[in-house]
Amino acid sequence: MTESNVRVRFAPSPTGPLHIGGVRTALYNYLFARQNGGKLIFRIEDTDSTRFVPGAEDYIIEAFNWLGIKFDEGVSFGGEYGPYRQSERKDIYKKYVQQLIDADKAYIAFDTPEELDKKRAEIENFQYDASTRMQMCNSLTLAKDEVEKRISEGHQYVVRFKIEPGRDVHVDDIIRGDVSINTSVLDDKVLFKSADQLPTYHLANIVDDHLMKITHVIRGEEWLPSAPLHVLLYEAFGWTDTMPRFAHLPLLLKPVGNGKLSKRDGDKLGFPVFPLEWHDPKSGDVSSGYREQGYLPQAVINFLALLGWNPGTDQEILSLDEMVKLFDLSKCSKAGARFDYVKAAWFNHQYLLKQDAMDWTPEFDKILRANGIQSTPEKEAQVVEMMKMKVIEYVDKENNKKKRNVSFVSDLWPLTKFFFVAPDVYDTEDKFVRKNWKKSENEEECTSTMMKQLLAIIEKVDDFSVDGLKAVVDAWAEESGARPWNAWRVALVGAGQGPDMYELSAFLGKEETMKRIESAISQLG
RNA sequence: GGCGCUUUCGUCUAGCGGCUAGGACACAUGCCUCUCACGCAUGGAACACGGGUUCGAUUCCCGUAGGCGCUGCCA
Repeated sequence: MTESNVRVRFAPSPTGPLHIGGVRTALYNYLFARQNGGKLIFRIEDTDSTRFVPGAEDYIIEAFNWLGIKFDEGVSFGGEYGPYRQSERKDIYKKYVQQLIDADKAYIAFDTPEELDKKRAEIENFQYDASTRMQMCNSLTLAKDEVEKRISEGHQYVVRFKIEPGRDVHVDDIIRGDVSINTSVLDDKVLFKSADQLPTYHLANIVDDHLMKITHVIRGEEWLPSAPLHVLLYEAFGWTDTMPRFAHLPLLLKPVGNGKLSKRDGDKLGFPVFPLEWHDPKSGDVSSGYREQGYLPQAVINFLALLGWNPGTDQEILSLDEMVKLFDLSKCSKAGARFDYVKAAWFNHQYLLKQDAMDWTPEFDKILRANGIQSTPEKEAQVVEMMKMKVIEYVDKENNKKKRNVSFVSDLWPLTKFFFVAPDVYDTEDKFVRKNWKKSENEEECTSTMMKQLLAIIEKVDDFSVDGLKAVVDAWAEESGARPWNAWRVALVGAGQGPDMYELSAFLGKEETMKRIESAISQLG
């Protein structure tokens, strides 16, 4: 790929963990940069000192590291256009704000937040704009020396953008086409805040994108309404010839109900909305993460990529390299996409199928330990290891061609626990148990009668191997017409799942097999 | 309320004037089978509504309705 001048950025605010919607925005930026041989820049927009959350920045970096999204420049990655943290660029913004004031494109306003609140309460739909600014307390209405006096006396002030009304501003959006808005509905946006002496998003964003030579701004749809304002700012600075192109991505919506995806939805429906687990430093709350839930990063990426974009073919499983080749901003959908976490699990299943089940053993070890399965003096490591191999063999029959219904490695435990532990109780509510373990007035028809016979036969088997068992039991079944397998399964597994009964019995051994059958007879009658 | 964006199966979407409106998830059924799962096969399921433009609209335009977003000295 040849070098190009394409430069895009992902610029989160360190106000908490990275939202999954932000991950998708970053992904699209990444795909676009890679495809065009350009650069992806990581900028931290920490201009709201009141919402700063310690640890958020590191979290975001770690999340992208896990996901495999690599940045070329930015906070912690270096580069020639730094600093990439906005709180470290205060002097730069001050200079550019002054430039706007000098050019009469912006003005100083002394109205306090309290005064503005009062105004908004008094007047319905009050807006600080061309229609009201001459009634307010600012450098447009005050004498020049009065303004200087107030500043020298330390009065707090903001800088507002002076928007001239009655003009249609056009934004040529790559995804949405021409979007236009009349400047009369815009207000004189605050560009520089008095409280923390920092610029607002709008100003910092335009100045940084310009200085960092950003060519394409790919961001969420929530920014579309302020895009015309940004165009106006580029004009005010005289930077229209290098203004980046815009692409506003559709938002991620709640799986059910109305509104955009929020942290609450994840809590309620049981799926993560953050890439990594997050421990809130203030509240102490823990939010689950895709990584900790057992998702593979490629699965998360693949799922997210297709939420709002698709290659125009039926292909759904795409590697990052394939996505880079096929990605196309103009093929992004325009409407918001509901977040279908069921399909996210399916993607994980697909990626799990691609893996060698042996790769799961570290994760599986953790699960086993959590369930009390570990090597002890009585149960040697070898034995545990053998059991694990049996599970892998069972789950991964025929080398990746047939895998059990495993969406997450953690699914292995409920799917295979019978290899390790006997059913603690037999669930008579279970459909399979009810169907295959019959009770009757007539003792002949009772399942327990048949199982007692099976028990007697098993006890006499000397060669307790699959073949040895099969020979004896098949012969008995043939002769008596008994069909013991399902009830046998009830006894050993406690449910309608698991491998062939001869295989399972041989694996468990004569003693354990008999113990479980006896236990079933006594419990189920 | 104002402004902007948006609207194809339950969900994600293909479609860029003429198609039996395609795929995937989910769901259902069947095959396989000592069970479950995998796999395979099959099935149900959509162009929000009303006007135009056109020989012809899912596709283009305008309304209406619904959805989403913005409307902070937040980003």
